[in-house]
Amino acid sequence: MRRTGPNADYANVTQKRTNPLMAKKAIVSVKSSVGIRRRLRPEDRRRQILDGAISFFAEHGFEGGTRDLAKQLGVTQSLIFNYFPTKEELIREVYQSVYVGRWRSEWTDLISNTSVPLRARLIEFYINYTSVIFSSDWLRIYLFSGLKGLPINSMWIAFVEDHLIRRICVEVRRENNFCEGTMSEISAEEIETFWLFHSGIFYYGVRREVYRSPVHLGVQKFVETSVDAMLAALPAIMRAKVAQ
Amino acid sequence: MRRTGPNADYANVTQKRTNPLMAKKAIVSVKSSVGIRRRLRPEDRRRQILDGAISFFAEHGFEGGTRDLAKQLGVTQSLIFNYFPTKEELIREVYQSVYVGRWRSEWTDLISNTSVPLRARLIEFYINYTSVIFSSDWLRIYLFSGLKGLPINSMWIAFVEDHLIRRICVEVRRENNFCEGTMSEISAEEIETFWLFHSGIFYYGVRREVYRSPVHLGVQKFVETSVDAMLAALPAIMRAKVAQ
DNA sequence: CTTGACATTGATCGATCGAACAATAAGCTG
DNA sequence: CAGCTTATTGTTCGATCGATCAATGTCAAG
Repeated sequence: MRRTGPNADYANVTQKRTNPLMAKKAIVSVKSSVGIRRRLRPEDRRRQILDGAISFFAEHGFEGGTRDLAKQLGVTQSLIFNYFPTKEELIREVYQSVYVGRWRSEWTDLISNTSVPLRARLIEFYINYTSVIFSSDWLRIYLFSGLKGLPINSMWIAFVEDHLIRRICVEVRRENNFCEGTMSEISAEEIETFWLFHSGIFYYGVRREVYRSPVHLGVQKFVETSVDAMLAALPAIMRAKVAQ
Repeated sequence: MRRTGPNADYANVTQKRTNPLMAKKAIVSVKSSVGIRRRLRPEDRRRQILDGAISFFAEHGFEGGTRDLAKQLGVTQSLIFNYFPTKEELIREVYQSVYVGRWRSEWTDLISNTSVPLRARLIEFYINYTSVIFSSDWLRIYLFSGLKGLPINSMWIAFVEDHLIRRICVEVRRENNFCEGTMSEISAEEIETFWLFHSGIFYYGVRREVYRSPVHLGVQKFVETSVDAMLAALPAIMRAKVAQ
């Protein structure tokens, strides 16, 4: 029964070893084939467990057992509880690491950089943005946490609305020489129309990474087409709102 | 310790009753306050459990315990296994009931009904469509099942693409006197652009029903605005595709 | 090398899970 | 009312969950 994963022998040995010499030998052989196995520096071990937890919970959901997580990590289950007091606390750190840890603050500056044409700005932003969130880990943890009803998701939505949606609406207004109001004066129609596009881009990632459904365009082409569609639709909505 | 839910006393009594007369009385009193409690017709009981399971699993996810489900139903846990051989089978029937059970076959006819202007057709369709899927139950079960990786979700997406997206793309082509190809000849750009809108509408429901985030327009106004945005964007994408 | 600090393990706890089954009692029939 | 069918219950099982802790073994300092 050979295993390819690192330290897999560890997690699978449940019976008491009768021959300590053999056991030692087995451990050493695994150790030599994988590298450092035991007694990592606490900060390294903690990081390793956290990283492993992100991909594990992304795949199995937060109901996944700590024993299976430990098996995937190649350590014992009890070790996890040496670095995280409870499973709940480990999950909380997974959220922190995924949400706030992957947001790039330069994104908002990029959107308002008027020295670049709006279309190019939006394409560049969405190429960067999707390169972060279009991963199975990010999307699945986002969806799982949303279903758990944690406040972190509605906070994320409020954050996206304030730092992206309203900001881009202002830029579109400027581009079309529309009355350049402040962010707070943007109409509900504009915001919801931009949400329409932003959600559409998000869901392309869900179709591809979560549902593993075939998509019909690569990311680059898709983002370009989506930005073109948005830049064609938003002025029409703005004009209709004024005319009414 | 008074309880308001139907038959709640049942599920909470775990200790052996020492006085059968008192127990009888308690049951009777609950019975009279709620109505029929025991010995329903098998088909009725089965339907009751299935309906309860839909809302229960939608709220707690499919990892929710059968004991809690039984408590919500006001019956014992073992009764559930008299009507469904395993929990897995119950979940399978929940999918059936939610997905295929709520699709209206007349929707596809409605889309192709050329006697009504396209804008009005699309608005009417999406008002109907969203009145079904914009419920917490439907959306949450859809998201939960998608995260479980069941083939039913990618099947749903393929179904939507064939019965809605391609069909509407043909109608948009016809409306704009564009070369009226068959459904299979529609370009990748068109399909993904329409997915963009369709996903945006879907996600409005997710924001409202799942994340319970505030939305800025009511459904009617939102659907009208979204259809207008789509009808403004799609021809532009079609023209750009041809010009290139 | 020896030794001490501590990272890691193995065993175990109580609670809870899906599931099985004999005992109970509701409601129809005569 | 008595008798029969069977819907429903109460109890229990083995597996698995998060969590605890004394025992073990590693690695660096002296």
